[in-house]
Amino acid sequence: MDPIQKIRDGLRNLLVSALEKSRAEGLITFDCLPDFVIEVPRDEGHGDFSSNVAMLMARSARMAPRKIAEIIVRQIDRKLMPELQKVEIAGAGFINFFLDQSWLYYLPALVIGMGDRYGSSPKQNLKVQVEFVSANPTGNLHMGNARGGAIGDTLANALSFAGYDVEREFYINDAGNQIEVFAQSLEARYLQLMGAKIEFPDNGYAGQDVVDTVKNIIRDYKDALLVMSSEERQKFVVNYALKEKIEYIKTTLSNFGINYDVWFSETSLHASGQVNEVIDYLMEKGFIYEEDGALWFRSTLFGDEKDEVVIRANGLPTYFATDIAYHRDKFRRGFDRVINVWGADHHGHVARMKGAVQALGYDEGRLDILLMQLVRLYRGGIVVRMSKRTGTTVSLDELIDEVGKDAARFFFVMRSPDSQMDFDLDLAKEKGQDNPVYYVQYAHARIQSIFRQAAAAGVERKRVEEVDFSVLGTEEMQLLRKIADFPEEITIVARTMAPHRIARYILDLAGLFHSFYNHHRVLNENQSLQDARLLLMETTRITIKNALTILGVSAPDQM
RNA sequence: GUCCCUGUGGCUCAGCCUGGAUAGAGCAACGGACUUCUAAUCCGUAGGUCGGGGGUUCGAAUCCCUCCGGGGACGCCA
Repeated sequence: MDPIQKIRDGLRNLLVSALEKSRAEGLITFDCLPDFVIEVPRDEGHGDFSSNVAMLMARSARMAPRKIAEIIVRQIDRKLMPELQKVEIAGAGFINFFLDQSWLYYLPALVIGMGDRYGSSPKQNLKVQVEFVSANPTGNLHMGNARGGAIGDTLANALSFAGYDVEREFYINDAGNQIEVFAQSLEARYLQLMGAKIEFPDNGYAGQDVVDTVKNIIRDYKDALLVMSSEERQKFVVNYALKEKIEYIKTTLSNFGINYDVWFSETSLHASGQVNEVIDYLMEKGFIYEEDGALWFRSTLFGDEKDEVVIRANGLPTYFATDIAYHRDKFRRGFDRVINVWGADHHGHVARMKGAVQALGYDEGRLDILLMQLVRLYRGGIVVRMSKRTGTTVSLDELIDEVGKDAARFFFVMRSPDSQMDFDLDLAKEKGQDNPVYYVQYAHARIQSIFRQAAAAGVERKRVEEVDFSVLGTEEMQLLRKIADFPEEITIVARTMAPHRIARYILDLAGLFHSFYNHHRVLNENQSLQDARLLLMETTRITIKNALTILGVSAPDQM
């Protein structure tokens, strides 16, 4: 139930039937209707809704836009929409619709009736998978993972609200080159800590977290690894470390409000033979050729700049080969839509991944890759380079400790994924009023406070049917109008993969609330006004809470 | 060199996909509002050649071309 969509549909009907009537009466000629819009004008003086249909028809109808608008307006059947108060022609030929404010009176009943489902759309029987974070299990979660987590989880929540069946997935990169290096690093640290004088690998993981893991191994197993062969020892330490790291990732992301449905292991693709199988398949189809001892995928067939190696000359598959098998597996699991949230540093991988999906016979339109620009971390006004090797960066668990889950999630999702983000640690640590999350949460807390006051005074909220909303004034109606936008906002977020819009939306809504709050009292002498405002407050509270829930931010009862 | 993201008041950004009417927020600045449901709030003032140029259009921050600045990717790494 989308209030805005309902009105748009109604107005569209009105215009279309007016146009067809005009044509039937020979007032205007056209072959087909233009792709016109019914938009919400920026300026209130231009009505509640506005259409550009007359301007778009001007050319084909060989008539001045205003003239067309006049014809249309004359033919509009007002009976089709009782809440329509006035229709005006303005500017170059806009048709502006003014509605009686009563069209919003049903909203409190709708919102309160739906409760924590307000904003959601009916189930549409479409399965979507969102894969996000998928951090390498070789180190701590960094700010890039954090941003990806906030964006991916918010998007998943929004998709779920928009009527999709959503599955959240974490792809565990527990195979491949970096795991080899990880194993070597762990082994070297173990031997060093046990007193051996050996070199640490040049490109190894030099971070403190590797040392910490090895200390845990020593705590648990003492010198038992010294007698093993190097191969055995590496296998042992890497298994230990992966288990520990994955546990750490699960715990930290859970503390960040993210819980996955599926943890998918890369190793399982190798173990089940799916990687080799999919390469064989593509070879049969002619998408793979051999050169310089390696096997190449013809990604240039699909618009990529160059072909890509899938099996190296040493016989080992590349990450890309595994990813092809992985994506085939995703589609085989029956998802109608597959969304990957990737850092911008992976953008070179997009074209060939989509190409591979096509080569496998799937519509590449079913694979959406949301690229988010990277996060730059600042401390004391200086950029902190994020390197897994040096371990000098701030990890997600540290961030949650310092600024809290709510602020961190809001902050990360507030900006468009397309925009590069500077995360100023010093600023984020300030739990002051600069942080917009408090602004929104405060609105929720204030409303709950009103309800506490009301309860203390023995005031009860009336049932919606008993309340007359015509006592509400301009500011109250603006609040209701904003609340009416919520369902549409969610569907836009789901369609355009733009989770930051929810943060924007809720800041706007909170702003309207605070403004109202400072100008009017909910609890007052005027009984009917108080009744209406109490329900308006509950309507507002539900919407704020639902939006915060999608963002993964708590809605406190008091602050 | 090729590709991706980006350039909007002093600062941080939204709007661009799907063109629409005098371009919006927040922060910072300045001036106001608490004996009243939480001042983590509100109200007001000031501040903009939407990076430059060209094009399409009745109409361009939005679409196209081009140039310039910032970030990123271009490996038989992931």
